[in-house]
Amino acid sequence: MNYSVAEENYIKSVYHLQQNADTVTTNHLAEVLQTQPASVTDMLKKLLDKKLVHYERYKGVKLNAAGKKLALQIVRRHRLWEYFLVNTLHFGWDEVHEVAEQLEHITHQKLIEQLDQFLGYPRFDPHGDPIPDKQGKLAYQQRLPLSSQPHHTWLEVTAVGDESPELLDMLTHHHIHLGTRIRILRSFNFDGSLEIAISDRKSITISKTVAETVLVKISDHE
Amino acid sequence: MNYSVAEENYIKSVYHLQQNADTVTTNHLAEVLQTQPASVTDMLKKLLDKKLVHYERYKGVKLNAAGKKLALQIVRRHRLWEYFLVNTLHFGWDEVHEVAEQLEHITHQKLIEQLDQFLGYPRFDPHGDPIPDKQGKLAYQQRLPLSSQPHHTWLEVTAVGDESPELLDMLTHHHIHLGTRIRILRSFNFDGSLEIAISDRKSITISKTVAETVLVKISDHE
DNA sequence: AATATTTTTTAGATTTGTCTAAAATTTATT
DNA sequence: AATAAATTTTAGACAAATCTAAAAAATATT
Repeated sequence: MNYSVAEENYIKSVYHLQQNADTVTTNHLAEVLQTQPASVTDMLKKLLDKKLVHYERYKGVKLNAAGKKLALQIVRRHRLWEYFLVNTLHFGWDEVHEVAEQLEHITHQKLIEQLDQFLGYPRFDPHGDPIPDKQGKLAYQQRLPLSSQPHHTWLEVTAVGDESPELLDMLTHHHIHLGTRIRILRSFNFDGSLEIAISDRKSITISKTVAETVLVKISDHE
Repeated sequence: MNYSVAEENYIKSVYHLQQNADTVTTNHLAEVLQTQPASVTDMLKKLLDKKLVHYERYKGVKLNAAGKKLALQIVRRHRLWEYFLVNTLHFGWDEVHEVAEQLEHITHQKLIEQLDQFLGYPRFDPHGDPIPDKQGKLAYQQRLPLSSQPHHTWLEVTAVGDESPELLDMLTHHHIHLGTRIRILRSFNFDGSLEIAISDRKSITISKTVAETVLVKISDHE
């Protein structure tokens, strides 16, 4: 049960694409993997041979149980490294993806377990995405677009829907990060902007685009 | 200037073999890299093309300046990760080589620099081998075989010439580790065993083989 | 339903790093 | 110095992962 970097990258991409669509198409995979459709077909045959996917020609792919299990292990490694890079090595969240893409392919049982322990068994990565535990189990928490939440209710930032430096820059400037408590004061019909209050700071206005990218949960305590 | 894992492994092996012999032979490389001599020849041609080595057919290889620089970067990464694994993730020194072999090929400038900083810019790895700094510079310290040191002089363990679990097990049992202060009390001509005193512990006897593997410096203060 | 368009697959080639078997060269031995 | 032995290289092949161009199948359009 040892897979190449290429195989792992395909499995991971199928996993992520599956979140939005039931079955994943050849073209879609080719696009996210930055490769040619013909190459995707070749690899899908290989993954079928290795019994990681359901695949019939012209009918798209889907992970089977083994594929899902593998995908969760890869995602686990990726997100643990992201957490490490941000919290231990003080990277910005926008700098970690590329490195984590490399680190995630190092398959050494003890390395990942010790890393997990060292980090204190974190359940969410720096973008608010859940880190699968050793068994592949994902912690759940609400991740609702701030843009469509009720007004005057206390909300808490749980995740971001984008990992770009530009978003990080903007949110940092507004003192918004994971865990920040927010209340919507009013919205503007003109462009969908929101006026919001952040904990004990003075209120600010954010664009509709930002509000759609910031994901929140209904805050427990008032 | 981006090299494959295979290329890096060859460069690293040439570097290590160069320490003992001036030029490195095809067969010797094949042996340490667990591959066929013919494969080595193929790769040496490639490394020559990439201007990392001096190589003439039938005459052995040698790193040139660029090759040495690259080798030191790889060794730096390897030893920093070993330090991390032992000191941060609490691996035994005998468990780290294999993992570090994988981690060393992740080439991300900032990752290595931040890791170095996080670790406190260590100058020696868990086996006492020097960690090249960012410029590739190696710290020097004596590493003399305990077996051939003067008696009654205070010595300090600086390195080990072997990374096996068996040696680690033995040294741990005797409370010998990097930094341990030792004085030779007497030697036995029968088999070259040594009676030694370790700091304030009661004296013990170690075999000639162990004494040859433990490397020391003359201790500064009495 | 027939045709056009898009998507996907097949066929055949390429690159990297490896292999085996045979040939070339160097080194050691008589 | 000639021959034997060891080392190293060349020639040709192979597996993994990719590519391009053409063919096949599915989907959309008239």
